[in-house]
Amino acid sequence: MIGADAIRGHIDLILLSILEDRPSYAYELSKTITDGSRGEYLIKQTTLYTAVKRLQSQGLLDSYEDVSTSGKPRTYYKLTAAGLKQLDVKRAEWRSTRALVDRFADGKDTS
Amino acid sequence: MIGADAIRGHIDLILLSILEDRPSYAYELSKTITDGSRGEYLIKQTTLYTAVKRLQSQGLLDSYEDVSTSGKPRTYYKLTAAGLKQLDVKRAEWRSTRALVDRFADGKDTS
DNA sequence: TGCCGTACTACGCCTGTCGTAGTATCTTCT
DNA sequence: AGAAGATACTACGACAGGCGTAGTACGGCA
Repeated sequence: MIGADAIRGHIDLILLSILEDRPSYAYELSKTITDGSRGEYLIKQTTLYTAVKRLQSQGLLDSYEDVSTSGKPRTYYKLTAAGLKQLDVKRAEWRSTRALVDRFADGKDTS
Repeated sequence: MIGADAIRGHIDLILLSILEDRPSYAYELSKTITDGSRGEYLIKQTTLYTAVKRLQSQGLLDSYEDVSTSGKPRTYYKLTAAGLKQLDVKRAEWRSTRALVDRFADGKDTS
C-alpha cells in the first residue's frame, strides 16, 4: 500500500503526465490513477480536485466545459505550454529523487 | 535540485537504510545524505533531528551516548529489530511508489 | 419514487519539512 | 589567551499537501 507521504510531491507529475496524452476530467483522472496503481493507491477526491485546481492556478492546466455529454457538464483539463515545460522539470526532479533514494535504499555506497 | 515535497516520506527509508550498515549520529547522517546526493539535496538540521526522534519514539531506533570521543558526547542511533522490519516495509513501499510514478511519468499505458 | 453513479465543493485536521535562531563544547590558529 | 570554526543539538513557529468527513446536485434506470 502506498501512503500519502510516499506519493506526496509526485502527484503533480502523475497528473501532468496523464494529461500530456489527452485532456481529461477529475473523476476520470482519479479512476485512471486508481486503476493504474493496481489497488495500491487510492487517490482521494479532495486530493485530486485540490491538485488540479492548484495546477490550473499555476497556469499549467487549462479547463473547459464539455456540454456534449448528457448529465452534469464535465470540466476537462488540458496541459498548457507551461504545463508541458513543467512536466519536463518534474520528470527531471523525479529522476533525481529516484536515484537518490535508490542509492541509499539499496544499501549501496555512494562512492 | 530535489525539493522537500519530492523527498518527503522517503527520508525515513534513507535514514533506516544508512543505519542498517552501522550506527551513526545526527550530524554524520546529515553529511552522509548531503554527500550522497551529490549536492542535489541538502537536508536541514531540523528535519534530520525531527526525523530521528520520530523514528526513535516509534521504537525503530535506539540511541546511546558516545563518551569515548572528545568534544560533546554524541548521540548515536542504531536500528532496533522493529526498525529492521520497518525498513523492509519501507523498501517495499518505495518499490511500489517508484513503479507507480514510473508507470505514469513515462507516459506508458497501464495495461 | 428511490437508488446508484457521476461530478464537485467546503472545512478543518494532521504531519513533515523548512526557516530562523539560539546554546554549548572542543579544536586550531595566531 | 582570544577568536574563529567545526561539531552537536534544541526551540518555535510557518506552511503546504493530503486526508477525513460531509454535503450538494444532476441524470439514468428499474
